[in-house]
Amino acid sequence: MKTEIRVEGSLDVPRTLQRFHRFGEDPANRLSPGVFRRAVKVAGRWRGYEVRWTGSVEGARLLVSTPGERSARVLEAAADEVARICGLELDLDGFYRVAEQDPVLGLLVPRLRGLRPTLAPQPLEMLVGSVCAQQVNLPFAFAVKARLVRRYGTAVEVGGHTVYGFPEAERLARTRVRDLRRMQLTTRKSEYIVGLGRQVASGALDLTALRGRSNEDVIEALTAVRGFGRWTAEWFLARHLGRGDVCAAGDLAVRRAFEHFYNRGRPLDEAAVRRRAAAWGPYQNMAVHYLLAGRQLDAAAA
DNA sequence: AGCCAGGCTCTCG
DNA sequence: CGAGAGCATGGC
Repeated sequence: MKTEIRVEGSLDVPRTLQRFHRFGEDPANRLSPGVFRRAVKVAGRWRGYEVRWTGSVEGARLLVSTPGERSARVLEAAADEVARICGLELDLDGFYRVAEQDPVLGLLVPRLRGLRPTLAPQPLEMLVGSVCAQQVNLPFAFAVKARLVRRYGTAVEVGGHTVYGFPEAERLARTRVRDLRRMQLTTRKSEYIVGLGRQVASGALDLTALRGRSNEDVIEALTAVRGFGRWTAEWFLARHLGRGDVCAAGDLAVRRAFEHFYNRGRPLDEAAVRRRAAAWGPYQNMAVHYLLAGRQLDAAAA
């Protein structure tokens, strides 16, 4: 089955999806030229889907298909994920109006028009990915996560390619620290992931229910879990829940971006970053996304 | 070789 | 409390 999503506002699909292979392969999110493939679990079974796109940045259309699948529910679930992955619900135009008032963003927006923050559609995937990325360089974090996905995820064939359903809480809860260590996770991180898996699997932590809670509640709930601090919670708010009024000010790359663009490369502490970001109100998330992407543009040009 | 990577916990003072 | 060590590995 297939369906089409008509996009309101700008969307540069390749640029938006670039996150999925910038730092290495992600077997749960396969991006090849012109096609994005992923798996979604519906009614207890993983099914693969494909996304293609046509049109321009200002008139993009997304074509979602579930080859060999007859269930409308599956297609609907896939389309729902795609909307999140492409950040379709975010108010890009509102952000652009605010960005015009900012000397840095005002220059970045024309160069990046149509870029949207890709929201991670599944909360567990987001959190486990965050643990992998704690304190290490991102290419290494991607490699570790990819090993985890291949080892504990569910392989699904779609369009002649294999994608993996991300490892589920029950599976992670059953793993042993020494097995996760083989994925080159530290002992600590292995404990964090097993612990998270157990809490989610047992129902002690309901990640889906966090959608309806305030930012503060979400931060409180996540930081109560061993291994999950403010940095993780804020990225969860920004990149899973799509909250606009959030900035992971403690993030090294975020701080570097602020130092580069707003402080002539001189040091800024977390509080200073947080204050500056707060001025953008509901558009902090997108502003930060553009600043990070802006740094990549400059790095690529250098 | 040594230091840094998109942190977090634990232990001290 | 706030600061500081420890974590494990890859890349430069």
